[in-house]
Amino acid sequence: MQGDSVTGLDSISTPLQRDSLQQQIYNRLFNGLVTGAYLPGEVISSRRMAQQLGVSAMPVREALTRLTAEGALELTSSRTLQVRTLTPENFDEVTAIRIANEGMAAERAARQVTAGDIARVRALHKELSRAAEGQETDRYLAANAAFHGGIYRAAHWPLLMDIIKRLWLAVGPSIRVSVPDHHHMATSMTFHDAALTALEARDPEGLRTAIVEDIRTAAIDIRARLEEEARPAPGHQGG
Amino acid sequence: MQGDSVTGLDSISTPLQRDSLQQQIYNRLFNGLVTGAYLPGEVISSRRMAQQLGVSAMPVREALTRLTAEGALELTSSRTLQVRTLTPENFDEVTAIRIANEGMAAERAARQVTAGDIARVRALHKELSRAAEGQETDRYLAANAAFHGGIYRAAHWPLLMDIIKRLWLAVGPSIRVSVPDHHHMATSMTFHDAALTALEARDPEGLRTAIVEDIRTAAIDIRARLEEEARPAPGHQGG
DNA sequence: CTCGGCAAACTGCGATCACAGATCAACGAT
DNA sequence: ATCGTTGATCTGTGATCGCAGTTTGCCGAG
Repeated sequence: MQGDSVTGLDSISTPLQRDSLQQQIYNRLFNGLVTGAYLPGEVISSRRMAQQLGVSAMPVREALTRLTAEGALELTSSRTLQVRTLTPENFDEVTAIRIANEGMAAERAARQVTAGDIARVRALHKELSRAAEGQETDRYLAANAAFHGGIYRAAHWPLLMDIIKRLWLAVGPSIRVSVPDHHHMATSMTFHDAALTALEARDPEGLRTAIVEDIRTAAIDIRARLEEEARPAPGHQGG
Repeated sequence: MQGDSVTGLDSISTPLQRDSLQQQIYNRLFNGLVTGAYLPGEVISSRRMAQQLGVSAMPVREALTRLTAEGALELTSSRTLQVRTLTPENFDEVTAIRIANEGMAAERAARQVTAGDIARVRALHKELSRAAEGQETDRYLAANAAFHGGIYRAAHWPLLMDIIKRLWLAVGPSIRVSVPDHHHMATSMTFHDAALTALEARDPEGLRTAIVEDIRTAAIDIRARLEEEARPAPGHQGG
């Protein structure tokens, strides 16, 4: 993956240009998946999406193939593509890997961060604060991803950044299901404040701790919601 | 990625069946890249490969697109695809990420390992020992990947396994360049022996240490070779 | 009304064709 | 003999078509 703007909200409706079509479509889907625009179990049709975007099926399916290979989507027995649903066990795995890798990225970011990086992260933190205050869920999720991404970007390790994106791809849809309430946002902002402070102070251990605890505490809520979802029926559906 | 046999040497010349063509071709290329069948800078032509495999260009290019997105291949300015060349800095990054993730996998493997896993790893260790004794480079590289993969597989964490494969994809070609000599194989086998012992004893810290030290010491040689390669000329070329 | 069965409409996947851009080899001018 | 230029042939990328398998919905029989 090489998409520049992690949830930079270019997914609103830019007319598609620059990169290869396949890459642009991948980026759109990526942003949508990370910010929770697609829900677990949601069916994705390549032809429909192609028609909707005004392109042929070719670049769309290449993007979908990549996402399927990355585990974000899965192929059902009926040959239809859908957003992958995480089991609580899957979620535990992703969380553990996130803690290791995002913790590593945070620690290195505190050591490698430039003045420009700090300014950028500060702006992202402001946006995140406002979204939390207004309790705007969609805006919050996008800002949250951008804030975390802004920090990891300061580590200047592109491969690690890619791996972290891969992890977000896995948990994104599930996060949206357990819609962050006011309480969740408030406690999370505590860690975000601590993270910004640690980054400004170039404190590796402090930043790592803030990030890790943010992931860990958020995971508790999400995991609980995942278990609720898994209990009633394997295939849920509203009618 | 979902290829079952990590360097199970199905790349010899099986007639291509079962999975989708795209997936099979991806697996072949993956195995080739990890075991060093392709060298850094080597040009890959999708049409040529398609003709060579007796399929159309379509599935080949989807596999190549995925590998490009994963950073194993790169697109040059002349629109040609080649195996990515790692700079020493790139290599340091991959090594650090490998230590974190493979260390984590090793630790968990020691806790989750079953009797069947141990038997499997023991067989892989035997194969690796023989390759090292005979100083058969190709066989050694394949067996080395299989041995490590066998251990991580015992962790029973598929996502982590995928991430580790992604990391191997990055370093595979570079490893082949710094051809393992007798000394390298000998020292590495020390850690491999320790790893097998720790796995059998279900010793998490011992296994983690053995794996991490194996990666670390091997990285020293490779990194030195990478710097030699990088010194003479930015773009090397044989006559 | 309920139920069985067939056809139309979906699905992913592969093959083929078309196009813009870049390399390279052969040719002509000096 | 050497240099500049042009056309054939590569490259990746997108569009279009076709195939096999699955779901779905209409339509008639009971």
